Amino acid sequence: MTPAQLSAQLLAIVNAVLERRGATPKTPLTLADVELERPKNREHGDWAANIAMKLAKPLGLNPRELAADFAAGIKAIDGVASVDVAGPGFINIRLDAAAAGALAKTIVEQGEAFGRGTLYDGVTINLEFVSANPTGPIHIGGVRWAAVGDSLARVFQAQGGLVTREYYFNDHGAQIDRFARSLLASYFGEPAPEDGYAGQYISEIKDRVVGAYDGDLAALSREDAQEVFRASGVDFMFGDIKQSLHDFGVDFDVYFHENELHESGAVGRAVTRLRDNGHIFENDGATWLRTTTFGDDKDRVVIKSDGEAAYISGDLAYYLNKRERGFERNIIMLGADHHGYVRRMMAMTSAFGDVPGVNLEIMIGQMVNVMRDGEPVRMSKRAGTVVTLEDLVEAVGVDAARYALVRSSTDSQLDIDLDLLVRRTNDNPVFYVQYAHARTHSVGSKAVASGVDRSAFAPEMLTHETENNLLGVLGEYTRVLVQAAELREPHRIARYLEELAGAYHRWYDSCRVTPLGEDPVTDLHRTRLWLNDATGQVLSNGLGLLGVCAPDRM
RNA sequence: GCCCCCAUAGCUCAGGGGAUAGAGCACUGCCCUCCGGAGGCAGGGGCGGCAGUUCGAAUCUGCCUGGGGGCACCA
Repeated sequence: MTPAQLSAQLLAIVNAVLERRGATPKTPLTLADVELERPKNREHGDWAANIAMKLAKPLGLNPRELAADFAAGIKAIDGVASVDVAGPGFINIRLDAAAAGALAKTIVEQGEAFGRGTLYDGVTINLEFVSANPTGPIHIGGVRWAAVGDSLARVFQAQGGLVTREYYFNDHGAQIDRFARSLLASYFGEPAPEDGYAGQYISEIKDRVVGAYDGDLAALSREDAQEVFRASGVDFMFGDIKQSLHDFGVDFDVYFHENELHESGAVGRAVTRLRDNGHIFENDGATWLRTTTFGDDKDRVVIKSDGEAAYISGDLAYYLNKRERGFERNIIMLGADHHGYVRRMMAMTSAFGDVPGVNLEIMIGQMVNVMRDGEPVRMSKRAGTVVTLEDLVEAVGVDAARYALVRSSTDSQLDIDLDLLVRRTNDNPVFYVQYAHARTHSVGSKAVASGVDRSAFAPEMLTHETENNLLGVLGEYTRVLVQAAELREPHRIARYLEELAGAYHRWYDSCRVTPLGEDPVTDLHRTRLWLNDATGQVLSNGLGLLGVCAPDRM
């Protein structure tokens, strides 16, 4: 029995008891209200319900009495071994081994599909992340969003979401000009411009541009040469970025060019739409969007008094474009240095008549500090001291890098010590989880070689303490995925997998799948093989959502 | 001045109101007669401060302190 099935039955019992008592909650109870939790202290049972305590106060009832009423109903559920009321009104439920163990077979039978849900069934989701300017190699700060964003996309897909991974390619701004001038300066052997970029990569890109140009660069005017460096340099840089992201396991469905918005007249259409909605006004020769109507600190200039489009106009047009492409939910992942955008973007959403937080959602993630021997590494594109995605992957490998970046909340700043990761790879818990998976595979093959197979399944025999615990952890997987999706927090999956790996290792330590010596193969061994394989399946499914390999051997 | 994020073990971080606050790494001591010791067991050590809400607060609210980031007709 899965916790979800138990919850559903609990809900029916609670409703029946309340009706009998003539007590009606203000709003009908849902499955979420009767969600079970796994007690930290396993002596409290397999699952605990706090619904009696939640309901007692608003209904003016005694929590323990209420709990006792619920408990009587729960006792009658098939597969429940015992029910106790404890403390202020906890209902502690213990399943019998057969009901708990049945989960192992469910998991094996569902295989890769186990854990999937329907939270976002058929919902079109546009997930925009990374979107680094092609003025240099992608640095480690952007890599955090690559790892988290890609994982989140997988998590949404596992909930039925129709996800598009999108990269907003800013090829319109002044930064691109600075990039071009930096290349040009390198070509002429001049120092990098004051506001430009330096570093080895500039010289390398310059060489590639020169090599690819089938004409005489030297014969061009400085302006024309700069244009060659701009167009060709951006192409090379962008190609490099795509490649390194691909090598990192992240592939985007759409690379959207900002230029397209300006050249297609999309900006004008967006402004017209907003004007029709009554949110545009003119002042000091500029065109403004009245974002203060929707809670922004100040109104925003959309078209500058010189007639040029302000930066936000691209965002307006881009948002409208996404909506016109049919995306119901648009999520943008940005770094903490962009949090100031959130209010104006939400105001803009409202101005279009959409719902902020639903049609547009902006996730702000905190910065990654790269440390070296305990000291922060100062990164500057200008100085060329950037720690890149390639550097990170080269140092620790894709799996360790992705795992390290995805295992903590994006609300927290993250310190990554490169030397630590290189020196002691065990520092990264990814190996703990991967090792557990490799072990399930090894144990499984060894068992099969010894004549153990899955021809019998006797879950009532899974009575060992560590088996009960392992089954309990396996039972949480589905809910963890829903939480990760709802909260946009894939790190929960990583933490869960670490817990599962621990539960597995402890089980392995005390329960054999393969008979000892000349002992005969029994149904207990066969049943344990199901449990072993179920664990391997969940570890594999979970790692897959993080974009990390689940190796059969290490 | 205003806005966002953070403060939990020696270090890096989990803990979306619940019972005795966890993991990895580091440290100490145990466990190899057979399924992978990249493992298991045991131990030390922690919620920045003050109020409030609640039967119950690491979690919610306010204030304070400390750290990071941001507040353009720049992009």
